Amino acid sequence: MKRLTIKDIAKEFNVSISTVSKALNDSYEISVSTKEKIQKYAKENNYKPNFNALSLKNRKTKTIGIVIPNMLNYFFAQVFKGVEKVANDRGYKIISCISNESFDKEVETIEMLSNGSIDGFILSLAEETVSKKDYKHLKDVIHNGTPVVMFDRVAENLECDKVVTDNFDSARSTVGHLVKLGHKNIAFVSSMANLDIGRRRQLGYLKGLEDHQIKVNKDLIINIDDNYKNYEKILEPIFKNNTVNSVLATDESCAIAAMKVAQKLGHKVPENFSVISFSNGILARHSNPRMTTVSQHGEIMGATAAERLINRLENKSEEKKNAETIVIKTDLVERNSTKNIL
Amino acid sequence: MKRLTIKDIAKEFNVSISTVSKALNDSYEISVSTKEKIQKYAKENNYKPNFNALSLKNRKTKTIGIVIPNMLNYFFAQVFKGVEKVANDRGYKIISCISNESFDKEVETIEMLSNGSIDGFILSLAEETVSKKDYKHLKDVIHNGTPVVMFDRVAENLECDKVVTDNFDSARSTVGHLVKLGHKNIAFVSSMANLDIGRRRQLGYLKGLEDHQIKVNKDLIINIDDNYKNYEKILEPIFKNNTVNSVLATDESCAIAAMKVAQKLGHKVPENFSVISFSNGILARHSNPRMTTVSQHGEIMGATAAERLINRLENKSEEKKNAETIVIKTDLVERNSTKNIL
DNA sequence: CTATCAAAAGAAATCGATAAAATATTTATT
DNA sequence: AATAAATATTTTATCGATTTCTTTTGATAG
Repeated sequence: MKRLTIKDIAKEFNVSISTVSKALNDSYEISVSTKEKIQKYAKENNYKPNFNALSLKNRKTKTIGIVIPNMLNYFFAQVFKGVEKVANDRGYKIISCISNESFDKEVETIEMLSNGSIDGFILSLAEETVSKKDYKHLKDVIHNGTPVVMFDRVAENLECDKVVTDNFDSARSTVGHLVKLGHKNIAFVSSMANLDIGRRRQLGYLKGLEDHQIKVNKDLIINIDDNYKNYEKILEPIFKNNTVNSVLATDESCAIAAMKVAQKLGHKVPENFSVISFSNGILARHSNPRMTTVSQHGEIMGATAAERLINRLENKSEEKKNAETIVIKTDLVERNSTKNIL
Repeated sequence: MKRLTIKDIAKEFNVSISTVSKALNDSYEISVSTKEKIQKYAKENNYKPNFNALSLKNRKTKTIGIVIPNMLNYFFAQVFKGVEKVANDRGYKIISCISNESFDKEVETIEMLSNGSIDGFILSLAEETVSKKDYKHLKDVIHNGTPVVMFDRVAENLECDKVVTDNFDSARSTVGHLVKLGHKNIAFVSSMANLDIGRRRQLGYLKGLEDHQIKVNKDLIINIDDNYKNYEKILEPIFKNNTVNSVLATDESCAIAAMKVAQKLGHKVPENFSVISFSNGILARHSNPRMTTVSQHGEIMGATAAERLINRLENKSEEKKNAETIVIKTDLVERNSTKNIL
């Protein structure tokens, strides 16, 4: 019933606990015969060194804390998967928390884990935190010497590693792509106006238009509060009153809403109406028609963040280096919601 | 830089560490004045008792391990959310692992965490584990005295608490619902023939037909291997060669595939073709038309599992009780993929 | 002025491991 | 046989807390 300890083994063979410890760690100080019998016994009885004792002694836990705004979001789930894979491969456990976009929950979580539970953090800011611009909890953690790697929704002024999407360039080149397909009346539909990543995408969109000397139609920049879930109601009148023939959306939900509205208004996707969405999740693969996306490679972002953090923890080369921002390039995944209309 | 310990505080006030410990725990043995100054100092300097030291001493970690087959699956993400919420409310942390439907990964994970890292497990079996029917790793854990709560994909013969969906009854009554809407040619599309939950749903489907004296058409029981991702290719010829006017699907992906195929073959959903899917996730809410579903309440399942586990850990009433199986009832969420055609 | 008792604080054991320092035991060397 | 060197094992301190058992201090009673 009770788990086997080093003490039990010591008693079994009438030796001291340090002999057992050294034997199990294959120390040269212990005779081969002693080592063999102890190791054999340990294996047969499924001995496992106590995690908390080890962590206490070594002052590290081999576990990393990950704080995610929303696990129901496919992109974040992908990131999580990437983190998990790398962490596991390198022998790390993951303690995960969902901030639910709440500042308080984010702070609580970080405080709760700042007691030696974890060796480092991987996190993406809650929406509330972004709008509050209050990063004290993170500053404290970093100042305390706990490595932090932020991803996707990062804070400009924090001194820590970051892994981000090239939001500006992606949006810009995607607009270029739409233009090449023959579109000029490109709407920008965003549910992220309150996030830095959303603003960057919008700037990229504007730059993309500028690249091709397309005049900006302010009515076609549509920022929908994410809390307002029925995007279609908002989009319908706008699409009706403007000549729109393509959409760049910041996420799949509003891309699908845009597509539905366009179809309802009699447009054919992709024959005369194109839609491209950021992220590349499950909705895009199941929509009708299937959606062309700007793939953000969530899994790669997660894996990169985890690599980075663990390298720092194990003080590889990164150890002394200053904080760095790693940009993960996007890819355009062409499916059936876009078409060359020239 | 280094985190404050009880020792540091003791040095600060020239008292012993046990005085500090008692003071922080508000013991009657310590004078009010001493307690006050120590507590004040601890608070100001953000003292937090070391997690590993506490866990070692108390022989419990206040963390639970959750093993999930696939985090990209919306249902599991919902369960996770439910577990996380309850765990957090009750002061527990969560170490999470994705088994990726792999038996080996599941075993490894459980072994890795069976060293005092966690107080108990919440888990849903990997597909591979189900087909192997090899539960030794779980038996060992349970025998070792670590409480386990299984959910959704459970193992019949393991002596532990379980939280499941009423798969049989749900499928049966859903068939009844379709019949009431005027459908007789109901296809059953499953991607879970290899899972117990899938088989139960199929049995429920058959029972539902029997309830209404509908003869079973074996061609309409369509089991698609989950690894085969292009469901549409399989469904199209079957739908073409049979008179089908409704579908009960075991998950959203194949429900959407069925809907697309039906639409392609000229049926109108829901005017003359209805589709109902198990689970109630993001795909159902974004399909066109939006899908009627048998909602499984993933979050509630997760919350229930967590409550159960924590109650056992803290030996509330459940402590001595034998293992129990809790059934979470489903609800029919009517959207726009079903219609009364009578 | 000492005996008794309560209050306050400290010493030491413990949780389960590691590791440095200290012994004990063999083996080799002259 | 004496001594040095190599090998094997034990003792003890440590990680950071809690807790039981002691000790110290001071007050009050006799």
